[in-house]
Amino acid sequence: MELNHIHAMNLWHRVMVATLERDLPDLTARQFALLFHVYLGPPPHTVRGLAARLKISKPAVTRALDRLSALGFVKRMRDKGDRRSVIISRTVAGAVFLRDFADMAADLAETV
Amino acid sequence: MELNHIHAMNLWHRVMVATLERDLPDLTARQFALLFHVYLGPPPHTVRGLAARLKISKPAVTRALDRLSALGFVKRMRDKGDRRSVIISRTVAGAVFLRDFADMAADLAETV
DNA sequence: CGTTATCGTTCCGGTTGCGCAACGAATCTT
DNA sequence: AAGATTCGTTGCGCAACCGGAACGATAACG
Repeated sequence: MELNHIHAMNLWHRVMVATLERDLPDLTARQFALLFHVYLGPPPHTVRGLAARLKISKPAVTRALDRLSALGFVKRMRDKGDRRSVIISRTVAGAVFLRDFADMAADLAETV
Repeated sequence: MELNHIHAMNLWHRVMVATLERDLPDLTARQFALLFHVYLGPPPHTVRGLAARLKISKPAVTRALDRLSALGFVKRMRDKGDRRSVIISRTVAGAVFLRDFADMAADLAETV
């Protein structure tokens, strides 16, 4: 996978503009990173784990999850083994959103 | 330039996480799109032009410019021809920031 | 000229996010 | 069993952002 910095800038530009134009749910950098990490990082995902991995506070994770689960992109489940922990898992809506987003990026990459 | 949706997801994931980890100035999607557009879109850039192009309100553009110019990434200048208009132009700091960001993305693309 | 239109900004009320500290619940330690 | 620890959440005060409307300044029009 090759991508020089010129191409990277052009790609990011196009995707950002397209995101606004289609007014997709405007997520924070944190919410975005969290969403991607839940779908692409190694499970299981817990609040403390995500906070540590992404270097953000636990309350920030909780609130990002509030937003993402309100959008239906993510789901909370109590850990059976340790009922203090919460396992964050994927949803169909979240998978569809990420898929669409990635397809958009891939399409825009071709037009560079 | 090729990029399938799997690669696109992985790339976005990595860049988002890296952005948080290095705690770069956390810009809104709008601020980001605006910054890219000023540097990569065809000048001249005016508030109304950016608002129309990015489908956001004029006050939103004004405030995004406040933030970006506070960071030194962008500069406002009165249009000599029509003194009602404001021309948004680039700065060295903004070019450096974008360059670094693009380099980061390019580096992360190689590790996919 | 005076009137009308356009430009970017500011005001307004409301929403959302933040970090820190404290919290109840669950688990671990001894 | 009792105290200490760890889990995620919530309360608090604060800062940033939002859209719509109104504003002063400038330009275009009749």
